[in-house]
Amino acid sequence: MEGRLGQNSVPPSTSFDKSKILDVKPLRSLVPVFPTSPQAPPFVCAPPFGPFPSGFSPFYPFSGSQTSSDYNGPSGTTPTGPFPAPIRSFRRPPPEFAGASNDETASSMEGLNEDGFSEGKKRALRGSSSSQKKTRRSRNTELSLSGFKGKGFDASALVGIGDLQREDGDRDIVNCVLMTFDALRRRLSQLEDAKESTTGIIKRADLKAGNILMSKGIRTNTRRRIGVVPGVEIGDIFFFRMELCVVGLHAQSMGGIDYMITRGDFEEEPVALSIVSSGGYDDDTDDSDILIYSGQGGNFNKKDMQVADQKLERGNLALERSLRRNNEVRVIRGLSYSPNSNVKVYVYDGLFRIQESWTERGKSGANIFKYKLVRVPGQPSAFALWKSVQRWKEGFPSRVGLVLPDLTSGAESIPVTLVNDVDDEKGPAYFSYFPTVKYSKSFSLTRPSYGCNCQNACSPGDLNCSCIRRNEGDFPYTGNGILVSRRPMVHECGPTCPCFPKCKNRVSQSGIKLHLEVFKTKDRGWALRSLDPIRAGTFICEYAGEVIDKLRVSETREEVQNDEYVFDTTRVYDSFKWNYEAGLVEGESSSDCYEDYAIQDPLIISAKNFGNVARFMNHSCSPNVFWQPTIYEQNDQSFVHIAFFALRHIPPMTELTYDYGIAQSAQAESKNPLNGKRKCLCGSLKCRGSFG
DNA sequence: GTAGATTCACAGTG
DNA sequence: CCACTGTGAATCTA
Repeated sequence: MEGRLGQNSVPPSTSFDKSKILDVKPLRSLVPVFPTSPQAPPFVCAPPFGPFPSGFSPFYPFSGSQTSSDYNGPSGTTPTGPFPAPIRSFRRPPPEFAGASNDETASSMEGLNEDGFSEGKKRALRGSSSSQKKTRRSRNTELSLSGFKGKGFDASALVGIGDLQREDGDRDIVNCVLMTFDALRRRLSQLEDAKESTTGIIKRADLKAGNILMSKGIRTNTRRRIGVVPGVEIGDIFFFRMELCVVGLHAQSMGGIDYMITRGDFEEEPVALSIVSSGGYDDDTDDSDILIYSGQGGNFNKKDMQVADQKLERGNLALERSLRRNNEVRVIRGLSYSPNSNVKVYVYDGLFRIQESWTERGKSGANIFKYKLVRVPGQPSAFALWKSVQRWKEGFPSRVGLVLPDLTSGAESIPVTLVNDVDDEKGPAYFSYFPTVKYSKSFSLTRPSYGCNCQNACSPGDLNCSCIRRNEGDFPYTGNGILVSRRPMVHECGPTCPCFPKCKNRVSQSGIKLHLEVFKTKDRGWALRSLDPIRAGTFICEYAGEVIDKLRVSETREEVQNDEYVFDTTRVYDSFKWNYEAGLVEGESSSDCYEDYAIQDPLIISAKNFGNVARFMNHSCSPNVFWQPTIYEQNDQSFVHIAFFALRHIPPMTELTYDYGIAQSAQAESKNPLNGKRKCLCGSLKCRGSFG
């Protein structure tokens, strides 16, 4: 805990003058906060999605009542009044796209909880047989809907997707489809990891998962459209091309240009809908509102690296036509980010228009089409935010509001920045940074320890490994350290296991890997966010603090109740679905897909005096993080830790939140409903109003 | 040890 | 049913 700030003029957190620091209690709730920076003025919210002038409606080539004249200029999306807004605060447009079906769309959403998963699946709208068109079955795509086979059951009913939602999505449906995709992908990846390397069957769990969802109708926004895709917001991130397909943002699984044939005045012609800029070319410009995009084609015969002139056909022709028509084109930027530069993330960057096109002679001498795209005014720029964050991570000197470069004073292997660009407060109330959980000596919540016998690293599928056996035979993490499923307990290897410290079954004990940041909010005290994009299932941090002996809980009840920095497994938590749908995996029934997380031993941790970044995570009724008990042996005993994992993909700079649950005492004392509770400011549509 | 190159098995749409 | 579009992960190479 010694300050390592040395030459820095900023004092280490341990030497804060308490008297100068207000005792700020985090109000603990969430509204995403968008940073202001000198480089980028506050975003102007001119929502790509309205409010639309009355009479405005999106252009559909196949609907007779619309004409392309609606798109004759930026006026259709002119902001009605600029105001600073968090980048992710955009709300979907009123579902006027679906015509007069608003009511039905809304009512069918009631069964969805904040994760977009249906709790009452039975009442899901029954799909017609449209999705039952004969699906190609590659030899590897053989799968059975166990339990549903032959009953005429629409698989998409598993996740509550009706016909309407399949054609036109919204935020909840998009989330639901993405969560289903990733849960299935993780499971397939886990199954693949567990196989002998020579008999591998699923080399590409992402493609397989996408294929299953597409063929089962678990997808949305199948209606091809120009412009906004309902439910997808600027700044949303994706980690697989198939994710773009299943939410209808970009229908090509590989191709960079998505287009559709539309009926022009006299003849059919292609119109570009969306492009994925994968960064392979020197598309980069300093101005994040401009993108230079290269056409497709011209590389045949990859082996010899032979190239040919690109032709004005397919995607290139569509872009050319879209230049003339001046229609909006969705732009998805494929970016690779340090330090994991082999992982690519796709960022939805909003609507652009093609301003000009030309041909260029490429390095190899062949002609390449080039298109200049310009951002439709009034939209936030996800890419500009991305570039700012990159500069901050490189230690860009003049970041506004930077209070401390490392709040942990070196206690974590990666610095945690402390930022306040809201007011003058110099930091949160005093506490000692401690990276893990502290059990008191005489603590009873322990078990005798026993590790595995694996040399080197424990390998998935090895049932000789006792650590894996304790996880019901499943290796809890995928090869790149992503949690596969929630479960009552994750058993990790511990210090006495002979396997390497790099063993993949040590994810939650290896400390923080993300560049996290504690920041001041306008109305909810201090909060936590990440500068790095986060994949669903990524370990974020554990809840560090002092464990309160359960035998002493009653005598310290008062104390615990007034402690705002407390984590308590005995609270009442809303259940939610995160694991894969067993019905989508060959040979698995719903009992294989347990989602039980009742914890055996109650655990209460106070981070009031000792804690880590987790103590700054606020509550939300629509959280993006969840907790998962993990256990590993330590000094001949094993202790339960609370590990936090990303519930879904989380874009950079988005506040991290989890569900605090409701204290049982607060529930019982119903005389005063706000007793022990605090007003919730999470701003979610599904906000319960209070928490704690 | 790390960054770049190579290899391999693939899915959706026109 | 073919043509067309690269992708993501693992492995090899410099």
